Amino acid sequence: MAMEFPSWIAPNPFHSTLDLNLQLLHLPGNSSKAVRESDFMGFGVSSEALPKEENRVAEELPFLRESSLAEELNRANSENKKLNEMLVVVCENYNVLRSHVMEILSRNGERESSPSRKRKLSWVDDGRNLVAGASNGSSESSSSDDNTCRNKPGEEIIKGKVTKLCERSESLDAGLTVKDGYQWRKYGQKITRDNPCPRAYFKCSFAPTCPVKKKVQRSVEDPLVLVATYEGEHNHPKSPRSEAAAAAASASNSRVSPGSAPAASKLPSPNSLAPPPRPAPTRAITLDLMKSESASSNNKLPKIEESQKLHKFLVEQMASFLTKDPSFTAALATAMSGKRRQLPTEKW
DNA sequence: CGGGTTTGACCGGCGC
DNA sequence: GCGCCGGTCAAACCCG
Repeated sequence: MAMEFPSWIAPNPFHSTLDLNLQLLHLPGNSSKAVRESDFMGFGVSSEALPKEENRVAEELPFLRESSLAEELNRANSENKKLNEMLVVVCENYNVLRSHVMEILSRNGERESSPSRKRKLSWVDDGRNLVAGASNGSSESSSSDDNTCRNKPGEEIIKGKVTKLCERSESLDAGLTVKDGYQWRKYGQKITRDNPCPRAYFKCSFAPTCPVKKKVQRSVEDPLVLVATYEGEHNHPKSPRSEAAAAAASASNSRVSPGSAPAASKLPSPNSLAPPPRPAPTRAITLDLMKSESASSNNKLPKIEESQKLHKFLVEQMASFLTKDPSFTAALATAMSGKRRQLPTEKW
């Protein structure tokens, strides 16, 4: 059973919980019966389903081991069944939580949408991105682009041929360059009505016939957040040097754990053909797709504090939602106790 | 010298 | 029809 949680919910408590619970299928023989029973509280796992003292003794004696194997197998199957039920519960909780978060986000989006008149509707109509730590603030100045930046940093949603990408720049001096693996030529810059920050217009310069255009503008709410809007599809592979720069920038800045998805994999490229990297260009602007939270911690701007407050609010909502659920708290206790048992130096 | 950037002018869509 | 405004053009400028 494969569970996929959206990566914009961070930190994601379910992954670790489930991983740890699955490790209970291979319970070590030296764990105490009391701990094991408490591990499964709330999920209806009786003490009969858990190894008893005599069984553990039997495991250590070879002539008794064979007779207890079938019993152990049955027990494992029983635990498997319980874990499956637990997964269902967690899935349901996740769905409820997700709908709750979506409701909150949609309410915020409605409140912040620009009342200005509509212009060309052929442009973006529904790019929803979220930047963690700056979740809902980055409305574009153009009313056609006034959808908020609601995905996790670096994640883009393609609808038609229009892609929106939110990135957090290192500083306000970093310019309007978004390293996305392609080579762009700036052909215009304009200060738009609803945003004091100028919007830069780029064309793909790697291939003369490439029709892709890009607009980059800083968010009104969070000036550190760059909102890049891509139009069209590249008809060529990525520029090697730009891609190398993008990879270098994300590698040098990202504080993502090794298990997390690399920032470079969230590039907005419709084409994923990737030539081998070459040295970075001289004017590389370092951007980080994944560390919005850490970046915002260094930011003193009031608007970013608002974003942080919203982010905190969302996290608290999630936390309260989860802590009210006895199934989740029991699962969490299970995970924690299972994790502790894994540590060889600790005595339990 | 070639390629990229800047910036003011121009164009065209849209609302009133 | 007029004015606003986003998008684009292109000449001047900059830089390696």
